[in-house]
Amino acid sequence: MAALITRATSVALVSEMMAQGRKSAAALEALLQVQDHAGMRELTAEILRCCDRALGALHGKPAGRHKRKPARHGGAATQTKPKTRTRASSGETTRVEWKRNWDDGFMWTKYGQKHIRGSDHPRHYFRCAYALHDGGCPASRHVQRSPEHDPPLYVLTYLADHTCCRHGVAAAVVKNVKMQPPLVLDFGSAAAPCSRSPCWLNYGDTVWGETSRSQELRAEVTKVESTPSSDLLPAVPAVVAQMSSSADDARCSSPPAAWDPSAADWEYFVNNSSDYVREFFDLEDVVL
DNA sequence: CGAATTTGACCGTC
DNA sequence: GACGGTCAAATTCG
Repeated sequence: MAALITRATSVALVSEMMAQGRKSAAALEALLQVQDHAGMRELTAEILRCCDRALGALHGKPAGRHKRKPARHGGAATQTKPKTRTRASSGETTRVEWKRNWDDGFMWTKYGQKHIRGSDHPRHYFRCAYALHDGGCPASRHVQRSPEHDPPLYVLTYLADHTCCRHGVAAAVVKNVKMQPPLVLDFGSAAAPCSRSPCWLNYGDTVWGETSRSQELRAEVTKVESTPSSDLLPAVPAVVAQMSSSADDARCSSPPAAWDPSAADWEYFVNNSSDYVREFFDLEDVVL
């Protein structure tokens, strides 16, 4: 009974969120006519939020954090002195910026932040939001700001493949996300040719296309580090390659065979975004 | 009030 | 002991 109610609630939420997403997509289409990039990004972020929540609901994941585990050290937590914290909300990076800059189509939970010796900026640690769901997705990523770039350049290091995408809806949605270059990042598949050693793929300042150069979208992927490839998302390397403009940026000793430096960029996405939006909201593959 | 994030403490490795 | 990675209590926000 409870399960039925939960499911009904999830379906209702998905319906609501996707309806909102449709409205936003329609507005986005209108904005594309006048090339208003700032408005486009806002709407894109809203679409992503809606779809993230829809995905969460479909997974039966209560849009929230995981349960806290008991203290690891036999009640050590109660022995440590009380901590007083101030929220770093007035800093250079707000929550909205994080989401906007580093959204890659997956849902991440931040679990830590650490100041790295020799670096002016802290490293941020994220793991897949489904890490504690469905057996536990092992995917995680580190984000660190590079000190020398203006606009700021962020290094995203991916560790392990997503396993949460092997199931039903998530896989269907990811399939669609692959059609949206600004949202796509790859890890496992792109690194496959590098075998067991860490593999680097450096996309320079072009991975997000023209937007990065206009300083309006400040996060850029410069490194992809991964465990050996799985059979997940076999087509992604080609999509990643499409976003790159220079073969010299590829540091991997054996780049993917599908590498195509002359292929599409942000302008391509703009020209084809209407199709992307329509495909993104094609729910034929989504079984409710 | 629950969700999301921060951040000091803890742990493993070198 | 230094360092990076992770945990989880504390804190803030919607």
